[in-house]
Amino acid sequence: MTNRKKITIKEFAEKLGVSIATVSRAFSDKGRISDKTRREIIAKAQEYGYRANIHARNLISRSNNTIALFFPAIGHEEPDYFITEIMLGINETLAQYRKILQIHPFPFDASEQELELYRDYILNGSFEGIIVVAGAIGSNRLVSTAQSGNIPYAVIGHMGGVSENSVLFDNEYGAFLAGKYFKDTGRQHPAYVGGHLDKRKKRGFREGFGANGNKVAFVEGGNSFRHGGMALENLQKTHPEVDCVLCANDVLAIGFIKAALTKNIKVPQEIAVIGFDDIKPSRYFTPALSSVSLKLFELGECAVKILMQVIEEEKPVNSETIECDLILRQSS
Amino acid sequence: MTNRKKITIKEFAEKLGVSIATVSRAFSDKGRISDKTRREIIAKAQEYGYRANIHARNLISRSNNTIALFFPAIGHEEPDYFITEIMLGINETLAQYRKILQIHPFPFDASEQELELYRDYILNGSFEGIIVVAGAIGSNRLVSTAQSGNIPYAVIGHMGGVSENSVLFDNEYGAFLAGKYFKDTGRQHPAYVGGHLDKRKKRGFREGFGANGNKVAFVEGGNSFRHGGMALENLQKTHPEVDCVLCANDVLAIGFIKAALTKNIKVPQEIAVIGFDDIKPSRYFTPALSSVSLKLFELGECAVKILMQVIEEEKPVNSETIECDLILRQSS
DNA sequence: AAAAAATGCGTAATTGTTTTCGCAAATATA
DNA sequence: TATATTTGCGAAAACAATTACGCATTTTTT
Repeated sequence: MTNRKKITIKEFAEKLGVSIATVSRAFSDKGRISDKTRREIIAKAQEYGYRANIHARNLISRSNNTIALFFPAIGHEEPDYFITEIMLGINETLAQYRKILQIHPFPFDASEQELELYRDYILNGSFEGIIVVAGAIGSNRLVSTAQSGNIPYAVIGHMGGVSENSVLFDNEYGAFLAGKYFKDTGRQHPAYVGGHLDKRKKRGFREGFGANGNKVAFVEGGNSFRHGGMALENLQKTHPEVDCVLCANDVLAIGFIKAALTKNIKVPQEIAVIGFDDIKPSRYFTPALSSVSLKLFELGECAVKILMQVIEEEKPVNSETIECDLILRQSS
Repeated sequence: MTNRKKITIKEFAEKLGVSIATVSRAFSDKGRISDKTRREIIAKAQEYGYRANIHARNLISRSNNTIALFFPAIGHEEPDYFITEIMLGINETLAQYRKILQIHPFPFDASEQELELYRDYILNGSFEGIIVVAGAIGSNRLVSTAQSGNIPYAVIGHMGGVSENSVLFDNEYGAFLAGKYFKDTGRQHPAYVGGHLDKRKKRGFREGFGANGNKVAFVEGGNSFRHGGMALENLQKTHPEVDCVLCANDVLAIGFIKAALTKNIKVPQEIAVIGFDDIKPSRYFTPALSSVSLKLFELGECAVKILMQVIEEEKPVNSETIECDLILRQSS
């Protein structure tokens, strides 16, 4: 309704009969200005609907207070609950710093060309800093870009060649706990369902299993419920003897269990299942999912704190590690 | 590593011995420039690492190609899966338009003061347009702000006083289908679990139930698994006869079912449950959740298309309605 | 009361682009 | 060949703010 074009500082200052510098000072706390004029100007600003143009401000401050979150995503199919929960932590923490969050999912197999767009964003100053979730080649390229442009960044997860500014999680130990638990509860034939890129979980699982660790069967699995179902199918064909499974993430585990139940395979009696990440819905499944808990909210929180420190101190900061717990429920 | 300060168009132009206008033209498709010089400049830009400063560009174009998504959120506790899936649709569709997404969750009970910050963002030009999810008072305030500042907006859901630019969903009919199904399958004692703000679902449910519609018991429920469990507790105390329940969203339904199973109440034999929204995980629960499906991805897609049309045509556009289906699985 | 310091505010420079305008050179038309 | 049109590029004016600097006042100190 108020269709009037936005008023600029110049026009506004003229109306008030003061200089634009004075107007600017009224809204900043840097210059020298009397309390009286400041109050008057702020009051008039309400009346005239004057607001400093954000783009002009950004040009001068060379920042738009925006943090970008880049993460590899499966795309269309279904949301990534792992990221979703991390995002909660990121969002709430960023709000404390009065920063704004932009989200940029990119395909696991993003081409150089697709990444070029992001490269451009990062280098042309679109972000004050970026948070990158490790796990795809694209993740590494984005961090390299940030490094080359001297843009503050933080990394979530283990990334080859990056030892600073990261929030790490002790995957290997978490998986170790799962393996040990299976061994201690008398399971004989372990399997691991997950990606082949990250070897840490598999390695930890194997070690937890002790002497029989070398028997761990491996089945490829992705990041969706559907992959979990496919994994069960595969496992039945190739390793029908398996009686316990660690899945690399919870959705995988849930898809796996659902497929098992559909085939009347009893969980945990015939196959015990442990997931990874402990996303919120896991405990509401039946059977409630046992999972290696990652404290995803804290993880996001930590990533933001690291990034803010990088921005403030203008140099890399030490990585931090979030520990894992094994949360036992009904599926194991 | 490349710690050099970013090169400006002026410095870059001087190095090449051309004017800044020519450099600018090399990257735009508006001015007149020979193919030869354009190629040369682009090549040199690679070499010198020149990239146009985004803030200066935004200042001139009066836009930063950024779309903000505002939605009421439960906050810390757990992610809102409803929004998460809508966001998938929004994100993918925005990418086609080369727009960037910012996300802004706000508390259901956000104060005027909290909203003032958003008001400022919206009016100072931080966004090219906004998408607002209805459902809280804050939603309405934000839309009013956009209207008063002549900022393009789109609304997801029914919002009082707003009849244009909206993506609506036929809640009432979806709930009707659920009520009718319960009636047709011989259920006698219906209950509705949900918020008291949106009357549409309850009304549709009641009508679907026909003659016995006036018997629908009402239990307050929020947007989290926990609320679902609490709802079951309440229902048992106040209406122990209830044999079928429509929940206003899926997490509520899942929490409800989990609590029921824990008390050895058989679902669907003793109580049949239908959820709302049909979020992805619902079908993986045991029993698989029956739900009124909302096509959340499409919904997000549609919101973006409406917003883009508003931006392009510079006037309000007609609202669209996404229909609901009743998806029957095991919980009913 | 004179000198020094602090305060308030305006002028103009700065931020890094895009884009209009104008001029010369190159090309097309008569 | 003379005129008209098109093309390529530079100078300078936006875009809308922030801020360094300077100059009167006012206040504080001696």
